[in-house]
Amino acid sequence: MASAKAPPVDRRRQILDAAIRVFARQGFHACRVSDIAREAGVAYGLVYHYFNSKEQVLNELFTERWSLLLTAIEEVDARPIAPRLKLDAVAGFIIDSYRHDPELMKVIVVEVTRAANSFGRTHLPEIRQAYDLIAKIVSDAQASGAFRRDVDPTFASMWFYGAIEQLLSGWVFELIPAGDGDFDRAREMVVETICGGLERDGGDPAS
Amino acid sequence: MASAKAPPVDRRRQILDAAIRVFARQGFHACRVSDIAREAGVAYGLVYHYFNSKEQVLNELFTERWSLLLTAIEEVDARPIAPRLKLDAVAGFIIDSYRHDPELMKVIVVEVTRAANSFGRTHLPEIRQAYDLIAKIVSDAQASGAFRRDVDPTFASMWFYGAIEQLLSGWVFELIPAGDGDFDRAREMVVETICGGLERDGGDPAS
Amino acid sequence: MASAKAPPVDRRRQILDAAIRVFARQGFHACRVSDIAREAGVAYGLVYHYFNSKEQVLNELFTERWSLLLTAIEEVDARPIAPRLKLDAVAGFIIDSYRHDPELMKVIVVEVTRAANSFGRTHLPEIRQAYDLIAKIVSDAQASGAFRRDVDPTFASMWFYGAIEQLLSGWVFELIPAGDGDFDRAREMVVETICGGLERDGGDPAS
Amino acid sequence: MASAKAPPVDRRRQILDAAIRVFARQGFHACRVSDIAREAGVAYGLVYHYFNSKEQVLNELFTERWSLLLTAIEEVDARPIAPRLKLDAVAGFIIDSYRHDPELMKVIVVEVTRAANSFGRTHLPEIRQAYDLIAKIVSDAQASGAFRRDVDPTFASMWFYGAIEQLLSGWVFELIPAGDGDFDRAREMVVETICGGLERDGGDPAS
DNA sequence: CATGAATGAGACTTCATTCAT
DNA sequence: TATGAATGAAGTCTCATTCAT
Repeated sequence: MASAKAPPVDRRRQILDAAIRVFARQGFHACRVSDIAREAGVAYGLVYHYFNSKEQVLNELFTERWSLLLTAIEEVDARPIAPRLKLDAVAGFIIDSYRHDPELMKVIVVEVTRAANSFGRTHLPEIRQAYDLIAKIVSDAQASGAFRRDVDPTFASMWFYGAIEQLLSGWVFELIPAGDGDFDRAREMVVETICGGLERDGGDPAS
Repeated sequence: MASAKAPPVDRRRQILDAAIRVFARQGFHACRVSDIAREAGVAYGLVYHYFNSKEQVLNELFTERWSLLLTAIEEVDARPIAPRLKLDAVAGFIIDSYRHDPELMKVIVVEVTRAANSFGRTHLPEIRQAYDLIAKIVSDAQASGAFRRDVDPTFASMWFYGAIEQLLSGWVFELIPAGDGDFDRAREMVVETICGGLERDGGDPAS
Repeated sequence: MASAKAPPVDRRRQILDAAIRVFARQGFHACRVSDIAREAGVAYGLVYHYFNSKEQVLNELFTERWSLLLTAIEEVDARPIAPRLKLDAVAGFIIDSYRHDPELMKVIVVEVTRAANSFGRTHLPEIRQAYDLIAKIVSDAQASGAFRRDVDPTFASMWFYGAIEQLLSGWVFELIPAGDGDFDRAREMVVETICGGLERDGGDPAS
Repeated sequence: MASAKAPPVDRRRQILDAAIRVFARQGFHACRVSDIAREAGVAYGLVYHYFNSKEQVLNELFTERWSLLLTAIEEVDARPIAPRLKLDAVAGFIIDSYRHDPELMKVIVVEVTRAANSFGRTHLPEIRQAYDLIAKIVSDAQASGAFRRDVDPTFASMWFYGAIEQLLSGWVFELIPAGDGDFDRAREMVVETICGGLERDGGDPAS
């Protein structure tokens, strides 16, 4: 008889997923490792079997997701499309990330990218990479004449990213609606807002 | 009898100012009450004579500063000037706040407005007020025909504020230059970026 | 009415004394900080108010006592007496230390001087000093002709000290009697044993 | 069918030998069972297949070696030789044990015979046996007139053993040289030192 | 025999807060 | 006001031991 061995449970994944929920709910500092273990339904010590510290769990979550973002931006930039569409795709990726996994994105934004005194400092290089990739899109657009040249690409990238992150913040804080259509509408509006000003002339925003 | 009393030191102020430095340097969570006391040059227990908790010290700092911001925005909005100039004044106030007291602003941004899991939650009403005031500027501008109507004022206010806050973040993280001229240039650029797109048509951005 | 303020209790001393008892009873590794606190009748955290770690408590105890030993040996060596009498005085000091405070000496011997993998390593320099001082007594005695020259002073100092420490071990392990007269008798015998062989010739041991 | 079975590895021995190295290097308390397993190149749980606990591994090592010592002393005592030569043989056995397997002897001395609060207590009976056997040699020598009678044999045995153990300590702590000739020289000197005093009269130590 | 994932009690240490003076 | 010793709850991390495969 072929023993129907159940597919081995990926405990590590189980713990990471539980950590997302717990970090999102209580915040990194306010939660205890035991909360993660309980949420994951595993023994306390198992968290330390797979991770060196509570901190490393967060690092793992961040890196895992952030590298997807970096890859996505690079991939978008490689497409032969208009700069505005590139920014639209980037905004879309971030917003979709939030739409599909709001808890993870909340954790990343709240505990890492905006935490200048803790993990933000730690992951600064990776965070900066994202800004740089966006700045490159802007910079190339300026070179091609699509975007005005009197705005520094580095600054522009921060505003673009900052505007989107503030959007996520708004959803996290429940300051703005998060209905079905709101995500796409928000994406369109933020790109329109930023690009309307970044593009060489007003063009026809209504197009 | 005239006692040669030294001018009374404002211990409370002394502690608040020390807390700004310590919070900025180490972060709220990573610092101990004893750090604040040492930085202020006062005894451990005195912090508890003036404040109920470490948390209250931060609350005090936030409220103190944030009410200035709210007042400033209201005052700006009352001026009979173009919407773009209003936003420029608001951006100017925030950026000047950072320029004059970067440590305090760092604390407020990092520990409160961007901390969705701790103090951000606590001060949400006051934070929201700022967004609302900015949204009102946008909304009025749409009504007067100065700004386009296809962008939601609430969303727009978040992008505007988010872009500025990301600017502060950039300074905090030392991602963008913080030289003498950089503050004014940044203000001009961010307003231009946002408004160029928010204004009804492209107009003449170079004007 | 003159307030009869009770003499302030030296909490630090209180904790150190309690640690001696607890370390002696359970051993350094087997005891918990809470055991020390309970034994001292103070709150858990107070131990950490006065010491940085459990380890530091032991270090303190060792150093406090060992420096007395070093001073004593130096003082003895300075006396204008026969080498054998010097060794007798050194043995006497160590044995008296045990007689007066067996628990502390047990801790020092068991947890430090004989613990090659932990505190012994840490305090090696101080421990070595004692050996060196004893070796100097032997060496001087060889130079003066009182002791035979075919035994290395460094080795001899280790045997002398080792013999005494084994004596303490015997008492700690309750392998040898620890009655009133036993301490002095042991001192006499150990010195006689070592010196009978160290002295140039047999002389008259009974003298 | 002759299976080409590789010579069966003695896993148990493999683990014991690994434990010697690990205990010697890190100390019993500071090492983990996993350290032993890794050093032995076996799986974690296998240690528990062969031993009930980490403690039992040490017990095994001690008993294995200590019984050799006891046998050796008994065998030496049975020889029809002078008392001094018996002690010389005993010292030689211990020192040779160290010379041939310094790590094992370090473990035994540091973790057992000198550890009054843990394994020393446990193995006291066996340890005592060694002292008793040595004491018997002394005692017999006193009866035969070879050794002076004014030193208690029990005490004398402790000094003799203590001196030798301190010698091992000196090597472990690297306080005394451990070159090729040092072992034999040390043996000669320690016996000379002790016996010169233990023998009835000064005799001719140079003989 | 052999593996190493899983368990969970327990230890150290931190630090906000209280309180007697 | 001002001090800083005293308190003790809480949290992270370790690691011996078990057990299913």
